[in-house]
Amino acid sequence: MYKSKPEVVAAFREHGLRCTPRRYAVLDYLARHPVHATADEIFQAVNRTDPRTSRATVYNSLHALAEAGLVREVHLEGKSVRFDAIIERHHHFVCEQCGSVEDIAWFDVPRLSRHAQLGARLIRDYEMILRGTCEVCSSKLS
Amino acid sequence: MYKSKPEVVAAFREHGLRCTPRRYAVLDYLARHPVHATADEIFQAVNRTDPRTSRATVYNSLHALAEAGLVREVHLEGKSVRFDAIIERHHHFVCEQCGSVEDIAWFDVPRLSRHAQLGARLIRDYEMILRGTCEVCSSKLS
DNA sequence: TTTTGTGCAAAAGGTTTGCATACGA
DNA sequence: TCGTATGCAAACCTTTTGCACAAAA
Repeated sequence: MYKSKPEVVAAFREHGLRCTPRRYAVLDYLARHPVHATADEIFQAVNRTDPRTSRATVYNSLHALAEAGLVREVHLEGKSVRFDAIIERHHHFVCEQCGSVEDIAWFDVPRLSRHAQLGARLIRDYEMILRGTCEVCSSKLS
Repeated sequence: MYKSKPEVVAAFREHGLRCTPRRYAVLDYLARHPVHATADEIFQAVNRTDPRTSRATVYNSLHALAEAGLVREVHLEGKSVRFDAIIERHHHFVCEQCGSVEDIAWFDVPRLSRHAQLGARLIRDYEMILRGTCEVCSSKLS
């Protein structure tokens, strides 16, 4: 969810991260555009606002944010990694028509739970990937 | 599951694909090594057997096989796409220690089904990604 | 014979790295 | 001030492409 600037600064601190303008811009963009942007989309947006911003810094910021747990990497079809500022547990939906990715509110899979075992494996977490046709695309089809 | 050569040839035919030695080698490698190899790992293996094999052909073969539905792309953490010769529905488990990927036998998520609706979205299919510690790594930890 | 697959090498696209400089705490 | 973030450019790695040649149907 979207956090106020002081909250974000506090979150940075908590994770031993300096709150720099670029990092803030990256996180802010992600929080305000929950569409699972790629690094390049984030770079384009942040660079538009502050043209001095470089690609490398966007990548650095994303890694720092990810390591601090303020942002999540999302690996799905397509060549580039996507990023998500929503770090609470949730599932993902991928539209096979337009490629958009949406968050799906969390629901438990009864058979599983965190810290469950599956065979000799230890489950730390799980998520679902749903694929199909998004609202916009299904309205276009009809 | 592993198919005999005539079965594979038939499967190729069915999808309008010529059965060439490279394609066969790629599919055969994947079927015999169900560890979700990357294109490069497949290239290394196939090239070891037949040193004339090029990277480009491995990529071409993988795309042809994927398009024909004989192979699946698996997108997970890491820079490269992984491939899976098991095309039946199943889930995936990723070991956060060693990065290995294992198939998990299919089970339904009661709340969902193919062709279900979730909001205004049409679900065509779904899968689970489980993350944790694999058998080998958890035995090393204890 | 005709169509399509293959190898090679070069290019592309996304991401990482090295280094000098600028900036936050 | 000190340590680290930043910009730039070059490097890297995976994947794609163009083209001449070879092989499958």
